[in-house]
Amino acid sequence: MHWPVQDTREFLGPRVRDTPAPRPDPSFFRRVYGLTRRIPRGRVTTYGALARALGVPRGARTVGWALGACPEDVPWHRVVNAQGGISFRPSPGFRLQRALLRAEGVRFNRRGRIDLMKYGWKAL
DNA sequence: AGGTTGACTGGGG
DNA sequence: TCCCCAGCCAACC
Repeated sequence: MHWPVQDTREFLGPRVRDTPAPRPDPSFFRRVYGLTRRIPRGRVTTYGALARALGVPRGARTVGWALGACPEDVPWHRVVNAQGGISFRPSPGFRLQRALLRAEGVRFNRRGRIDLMKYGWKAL
């Protein structure tokens, strides 16, 4: 589990006060990548769930934006919308995501939705 | 410093 | 169930 550490002083003690910027919190984007990398093969999670797990309950859109610029090793395809669907409009990206998920054994129903009760992954 | 921009969401009609 | 709309949030100009 990742926590947004608002005040590192709580852990580092008072002398931190005059220390420049003790280990600046990872940017929100990086935290999104870190958590996304932990989604197991064949499972998915949602933009909103990631945002909540990162302590930003309404940050779903930001998560989507972050994934749009993610590094190679981030399994971005394992993140879908709250309805269990792919958020891309019909496009190469849409088909790529669907193909990658299918390759991992994730099934889509008639309406192109994934059963989140079955494939959904909850951040530890 | 402040407006813009999304791979979002939940609620209402 | 489908569509529309108004919040929302952080990185980028």
